[in-house]
Amino acid sequence: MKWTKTLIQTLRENPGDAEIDSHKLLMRAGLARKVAAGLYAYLPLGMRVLRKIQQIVREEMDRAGAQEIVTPVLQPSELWRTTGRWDTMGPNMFKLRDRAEHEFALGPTAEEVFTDIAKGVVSSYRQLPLTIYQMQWKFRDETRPRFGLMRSKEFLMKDAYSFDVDAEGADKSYWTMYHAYEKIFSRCGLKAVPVQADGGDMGDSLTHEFHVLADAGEDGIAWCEHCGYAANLEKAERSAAAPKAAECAAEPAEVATPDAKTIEQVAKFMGLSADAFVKSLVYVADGKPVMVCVPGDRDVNDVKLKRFLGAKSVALADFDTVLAATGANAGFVGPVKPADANLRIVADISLKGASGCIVGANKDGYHLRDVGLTRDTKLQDGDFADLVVVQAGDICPHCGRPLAIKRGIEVGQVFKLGTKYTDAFKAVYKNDKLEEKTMIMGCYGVGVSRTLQAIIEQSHDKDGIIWPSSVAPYQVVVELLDPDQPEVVKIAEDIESALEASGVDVIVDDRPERPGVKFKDADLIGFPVRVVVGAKGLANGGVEIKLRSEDKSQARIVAPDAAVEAVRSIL
RNA sequence: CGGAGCGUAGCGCAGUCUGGUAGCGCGUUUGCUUCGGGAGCAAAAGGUCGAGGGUUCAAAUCCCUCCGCUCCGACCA
Repeated sequence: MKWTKTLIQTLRENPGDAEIDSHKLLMRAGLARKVAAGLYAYLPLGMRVLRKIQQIVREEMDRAGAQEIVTPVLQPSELWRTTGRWDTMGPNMFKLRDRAEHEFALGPTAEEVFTDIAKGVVSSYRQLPLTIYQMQWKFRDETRPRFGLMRSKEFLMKDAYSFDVDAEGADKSYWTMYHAYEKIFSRCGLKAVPVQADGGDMGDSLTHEFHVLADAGEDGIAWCEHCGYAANLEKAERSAAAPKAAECAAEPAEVATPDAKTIEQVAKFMGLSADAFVKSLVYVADGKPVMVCVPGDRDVNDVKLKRFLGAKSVALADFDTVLAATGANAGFVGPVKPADANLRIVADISLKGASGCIVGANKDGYHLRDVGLTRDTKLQDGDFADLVVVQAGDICPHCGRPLAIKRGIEVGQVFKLGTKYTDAFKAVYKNDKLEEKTMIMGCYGVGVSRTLQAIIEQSHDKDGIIWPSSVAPYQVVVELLDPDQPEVVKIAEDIESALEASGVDVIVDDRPERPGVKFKDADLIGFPVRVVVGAKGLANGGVEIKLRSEDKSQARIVAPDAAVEAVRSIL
């Protein structure tokens, strides 16, 4: 392929609205253009990468025994009402009507559609296990799209769904996909790590997310260097340190703390550090207020709280609810004698037996000191649980060493769904005794377009992208430095056709540009291998071969007729 | 959805406070000279200054309304 015949437009400057390196490079290298917030067009170079990633995903899905189908983007509301998700997905789902006023969704995912298909297609245990997948554009009405393809309103996702006769089979399907995902990301040149995640509405279901570790990642991951424990912060657990047992007077005493509402303000006011305080927050769980107490330097983990309370939903209470429950405004509430004597109070496990604490007095402008948490409140042993977000330095629940917190980009997830969807759809099969049994399901997603950008995020330098050969838009760029000299052109074209004949993607930069411009563009776009063909080089012994990932001083000079073999040995 | 900021040529920006009829860099086109790490000179094309309304002799600039975009937060099967 000749550069002058392709649509490649690089930008010398960073686009003003890009924040992270991969987003800037995505635009500068001419891979994609923004159409609107969270909506992108893929230009030829980006399209080539996207197709290569898709191909890898397909090959590994097929190898794992999954079969590709495709289902409509436009999904009828009835399917979503069957599981109740028409309402519970809320505003995240794009909804629309046709001229007959029938309601549809632009598919944000496809559990319902696939379950419905499986129900219609499968009738006997002989047809199971079955794993089917598609590569389809998904739509989510993100409140805040950002970072280019990382979080967009429309994105390409591979979603697979497995159907099994029993838990054992479902388990096997799950791990088959898990291992397929390891291969997919490794073939994409990505270092993606599986981390434990929260099962969300599915209860304690087994699920892993595959993350590319990167500072620009949106998700926090608790990470143990020692034993390999890795968990999404929503899920991450910790071994609680010994409870705080400070000196404590016999009776709690009021302290006036006017205008000091946050822990930081009160701590500063009293000249103490934040961990001397107990932070008390009022939540509403399934409509009822609950007070949650955690150490002053900690944040409540809503997912853990929801699970501990057995609630369907939890959210911070509004100010009126706080006042009614405690008798004070937010900032001065505490677990000692709240206004509502029946208010449920729970506390983080690290506060069990704590004494000498400072808490809000449930009286505006005042805190209480010398509080013994179990002595002075109605907290019982059963009210304590691990309720906080894990921090760096917390104790690993497996090996007892300190945890680190890392950032990750979620590029895939594998999920055991159980029978949530198959129950709703009555998706059953007949076993060998002619009994009707519900299929056990799993779902497995790869964010294909997000993976594209994650690769850039993980593999770039100050000059541009460094594509892994497996997903590069072109594996080789031939820099034709003298396109006006027929004998030089001939050599470049011979190399081009020989490489193409052996199945290598090659582009010849035949633009009448100065060498510096061509080198800068090649580095920016990030072709893995560069072959420089120029009159000066030929006079000095041959063509130059260099890897994008290495310094230019490491370039090799080879005779023109040895170039093809040299390139193939590198790839 | 709360808070902050931005919208001027394909891209990046200045000009707005203090109103006087639009400018710089990159890119693009043409010519000449250059030519192994984003060349130089010369000429040229390209803008209803996000949209609508208002104030004024006069609005990119002041006022109002709307739209779009970005960041922080909330949210994220």
